[in-house]
Amino acid sequence: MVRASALKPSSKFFLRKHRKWPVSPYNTRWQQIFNQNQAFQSLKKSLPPPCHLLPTLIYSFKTYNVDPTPEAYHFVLKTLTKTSQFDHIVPVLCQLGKVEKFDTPEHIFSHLIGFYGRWSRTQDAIDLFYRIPKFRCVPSAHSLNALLYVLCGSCECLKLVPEILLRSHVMGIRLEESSFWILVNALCGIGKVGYAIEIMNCMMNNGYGLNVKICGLISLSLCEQKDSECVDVMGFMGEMQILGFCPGMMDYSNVIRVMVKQGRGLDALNVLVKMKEEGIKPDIVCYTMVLHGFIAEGDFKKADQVFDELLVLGLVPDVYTYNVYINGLCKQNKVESGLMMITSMEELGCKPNLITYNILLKAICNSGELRRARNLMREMTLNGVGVNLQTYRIMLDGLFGKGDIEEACVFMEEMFDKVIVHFCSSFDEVIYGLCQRGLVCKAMELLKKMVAKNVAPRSKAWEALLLSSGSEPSLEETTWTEQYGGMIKHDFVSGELGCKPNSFTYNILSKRVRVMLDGLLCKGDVDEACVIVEAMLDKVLIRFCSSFSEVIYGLWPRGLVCKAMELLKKMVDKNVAPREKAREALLLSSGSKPDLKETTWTGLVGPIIALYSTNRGPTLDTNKCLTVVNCPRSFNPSGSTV
DNA sequence: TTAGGGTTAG
Repeated sequence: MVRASALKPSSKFFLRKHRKWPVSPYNTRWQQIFNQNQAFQSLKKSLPPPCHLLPTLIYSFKTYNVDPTPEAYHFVLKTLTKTSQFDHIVPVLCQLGKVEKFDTPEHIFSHLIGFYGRWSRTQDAIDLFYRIPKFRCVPSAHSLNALLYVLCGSCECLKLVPEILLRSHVMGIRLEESSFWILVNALCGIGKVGYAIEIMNCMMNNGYGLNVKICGLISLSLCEQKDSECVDVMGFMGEMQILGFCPGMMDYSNVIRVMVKQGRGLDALNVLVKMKEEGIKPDIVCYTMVLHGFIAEGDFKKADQVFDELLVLGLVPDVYTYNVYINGLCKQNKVESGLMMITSMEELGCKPNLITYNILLKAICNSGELRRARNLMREMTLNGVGVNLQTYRIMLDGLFGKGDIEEACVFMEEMFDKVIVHFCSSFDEVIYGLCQRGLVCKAMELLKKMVAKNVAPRSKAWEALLLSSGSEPSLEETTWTEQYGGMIKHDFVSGELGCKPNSFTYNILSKRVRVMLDGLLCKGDVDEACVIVEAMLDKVLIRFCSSFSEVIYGLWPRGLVCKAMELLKKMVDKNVAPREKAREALLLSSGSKPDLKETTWTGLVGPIIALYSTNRGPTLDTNKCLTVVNCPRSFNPSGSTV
């Protein structure tokens, strides 16, 4: 927009009067900037689809009679990257490189390189980096860093880094500290600490001073390396110290943590010594870690020394320290001393926490003093320390361990009400224990409560129930079918509880069914066997069950072809897939039955194959079936299947 | 983000 007053003759006269050379108001710098802003605003407002972004950019600026700005190009490219329009980026870059005259700001390329990296278009990122000078831009460490970030994202791309570094040197790019940081970080991340050290040396050879952050990272990575010896880390730190590195509290505590984790308590203790030599007073965290290390190793004498030392140094133990120490006492069966520590802690103003109580509860349970454990649990609640699943688990394991299964059941029910738990191995132990004692009904009752509370029993509980059900004389076969059918449907198949049946469970199930059905078949009670299979088909939502195939397999030799066919059809109706054994038995034995006429045979086999082809296509071994169909006379009843 | 880093057990 141009104001009307600017066009008035009087203005021209004013300019003519006061300036040596008249300047058109349209050609002033501010006017140009103003117009460019207007054009940019118009581009932003128009919000064209991605394919029209570039034409709109050109049109908007042409309308205002100005050249497009780098910002406008950046806006277009950002819009395209936000919507991942790879194809439309190319013409924009082409226009930017070949038509425009301005020096393109480097950040546009850094942004694009990062974008390509996020979409795993590494080659595009590299190509763009090399093409930067063509856009009248002098690349620096900024765009190089963007590319390095992309390449350091994967081990595969990391291999390309040396070449990129060489070429960027030719391009006149000087590596900055930030570039070295990216490289060291990536190398440490993949455990190539040796290379990271080389990079750091290279950095210093390039005239950069020692970087404290990089030193800290390398020492931490050295600690985390597998099979790393303490001398490596401490040796590295020593060398770096000569070069001016002053390891801080965090550097040392990282070293201590890793050493403790690796079971190197004495080495960790030596780090404390070194810290003190260097005038750094290790804090309570460092001491707690070392204390923990010795206790975990069972070196209680050293642990006591460490505890005394920290007190002498004037450090104040906190709840972490006390917990570690109390755990040490409990490991030495000094439960009384542990309990006394709780009183001492309170006197010293350090409140015991959930972990303190859990440690002591476990020790008390292990010593079989369940009543005392109950009292302590009550006490912790009174002291405002809430219990957690672990607390209950300790108690439950304690009760179970003591053989007090009745009490364990009561406790378990209490758990259902008080803590949110989706599964707990201790529950399975209790159910398993009940089954072992022949208390299958009790186990079932508990299991039903678990399911009602949305707690999923694990396979151990299911297996225990399934296995022991047969030995329970009070449970009739039909009851068994109903109960387990329901259970499996509810839990395993529905997947509501996230618990899926495993092959073992199915095996038990089918074995049970098979035993039951075989018994019935032996007795000649075929009708009853079929009733059970049909009941299973109704109650259990399963995809396949080998025992069904066993029934079909068992029906054929008895000449009960029609019955088998009928059952098979029901299975297919219920979407239960017969296994290969049933299919083969069906096809093969039908041919061998002398009482079956060829016509009957063909009449039966035909529909079977049709049935499977349509319903169970992928599981049907069509070739095998067709061989049988085509060569019924060559079938040898005493031989193996075709 | 004026802490970080450290404690039971599975």
